[in-house]
Amino acid sequence: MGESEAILKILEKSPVFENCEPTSLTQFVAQSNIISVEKGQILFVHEEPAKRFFMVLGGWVKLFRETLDGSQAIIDILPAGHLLGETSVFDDNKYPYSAEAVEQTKLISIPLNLLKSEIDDNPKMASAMLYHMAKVRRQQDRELEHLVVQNAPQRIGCFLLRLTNQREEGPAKIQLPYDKSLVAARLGMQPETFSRALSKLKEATGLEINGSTISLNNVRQLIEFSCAACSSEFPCKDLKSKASCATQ
Amino acid sequence: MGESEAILKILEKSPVFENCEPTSLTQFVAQSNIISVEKGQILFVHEEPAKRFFMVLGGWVKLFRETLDGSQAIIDILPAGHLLGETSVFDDNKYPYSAEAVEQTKLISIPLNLLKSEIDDNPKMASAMLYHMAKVRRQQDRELEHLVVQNAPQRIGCFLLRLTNQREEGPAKIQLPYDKSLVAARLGMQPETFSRALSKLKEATGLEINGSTISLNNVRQLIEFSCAACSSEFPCKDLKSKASCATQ
DNA sequence: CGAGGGTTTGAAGTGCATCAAATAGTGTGG
DNA sequence: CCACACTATTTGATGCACTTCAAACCCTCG
Repeated sequence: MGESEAILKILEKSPVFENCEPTSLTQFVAQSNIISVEKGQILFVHEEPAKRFFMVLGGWVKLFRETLDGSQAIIDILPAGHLLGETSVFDDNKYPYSAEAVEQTKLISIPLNLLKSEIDDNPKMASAMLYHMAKVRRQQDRELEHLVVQNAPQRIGCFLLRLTNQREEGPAKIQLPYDKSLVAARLGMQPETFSRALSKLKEATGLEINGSTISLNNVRQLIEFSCAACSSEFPCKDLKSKASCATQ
Repeated sequence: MGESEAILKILEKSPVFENCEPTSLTQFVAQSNIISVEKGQILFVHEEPAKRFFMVLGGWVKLFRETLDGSQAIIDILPAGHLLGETSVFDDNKYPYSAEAVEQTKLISIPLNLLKSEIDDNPKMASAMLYHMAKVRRQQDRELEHLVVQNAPQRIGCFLLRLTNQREEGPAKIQLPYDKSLVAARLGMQPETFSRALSKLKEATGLEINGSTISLNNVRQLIEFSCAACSSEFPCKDLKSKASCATQ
């Protein structure tokens, strides 16, 4: 399969692009290309003029900001299927965060001006983008809330729950998607704190830890422990997509 | 002046509505009304089906969420000129937070379905809404960052700076817009912590406290103290509007 | 003047960060 | 297949920031 066909297939299935006119979609495909970035490579930097945006195909991309005094705040770590930099069109054409590949990662690179003109010309696309942005905002809201009201063990519990298939509450076995220290950073805590907090969670909810594999024996108990300090009941739909929405 | 004319004048000047077709604007005005809510009154509750959205005319409105275990996370406290509930159109027609009047407050109440149809029918309106949502998101981003990377005295300093006219760096005298304990909650800390942190800030930057009046003698020093732990340089444009964008 | 809020101050506790060191895991070249 | 080097993770000890609980203070307003 040629690269163009591959890109076409993926974009067609994406919520943001599915409302695109076929002719516009062809344009998107024509001006896009698949890129591969190595672990640790920077994709773009906060405030840099934005020319292109991206969709993750495989691997993981870390979104973050750096303060003047050098510390780093991680905004999110995106799996396959997620867009990054797409909101720059409305942000003065500057990237609102920096992005770095956490491991070898493949992405589709798409010109922003094309997105801009499609939004301007096609009301359906504008509408899709509005829903998309609202969704991103909801996730951001939840993220903020978690940081403020949940303590470290609760945040980990919440993270684990989001990694499960949230339909059923039976025992589940989970693989951490990336290094523990990266999970820690993602959850806004130090690796040492993560380690200790995970032990506490084990005490409190009876889960089992085996390297990067975690067995949830008592999901109900985990929910009670973690979701108490949250404004929404357990199957937190908005966040589910965060970890599981994949293109492939 | 009649109520309708008053509403018209205000909406015309608002960034979101200025692109409205005159005929649509007339519709908005016809179906809107000015309401007055008392201190402590709840305007709407998180997750409640959303029928109307609001623009603050005077007073203050607190946006917040409550966790299952009862604690409250304050999202923002809106002054005149700000919209609330307007994004519900894209949020499953549910309010994404609760809203309460902090004091006697006047608002314009506008039907959401009107907003929805105007966005669907008028590309300019859709575009205005996209920019609006991007702006809201940027502010939210900054809020998140502050909570994570700034300590209590720095957050207060940052809050004070946002209350000043950010053009000039000369000495400034500020009135806290509402009770200290509310400012504390707004900044995500306890009243006691606020009190102590403000004293520390006084030590560190030489400001003077007099009840709810605060004199900034050395703005430069305050900037250096507060903005070190932030990803953006001082005149933080996105946030300025937050405290000062008024309709009147 | 006295009641009741908001605010400050004190003392003690908690949670997380930091620094330091031990341990486990992983991949490499021999 | 083993030994080594290197990294990720855990564990321990200590410190700091913020919270909590309690009491005093202060201000305003009936």
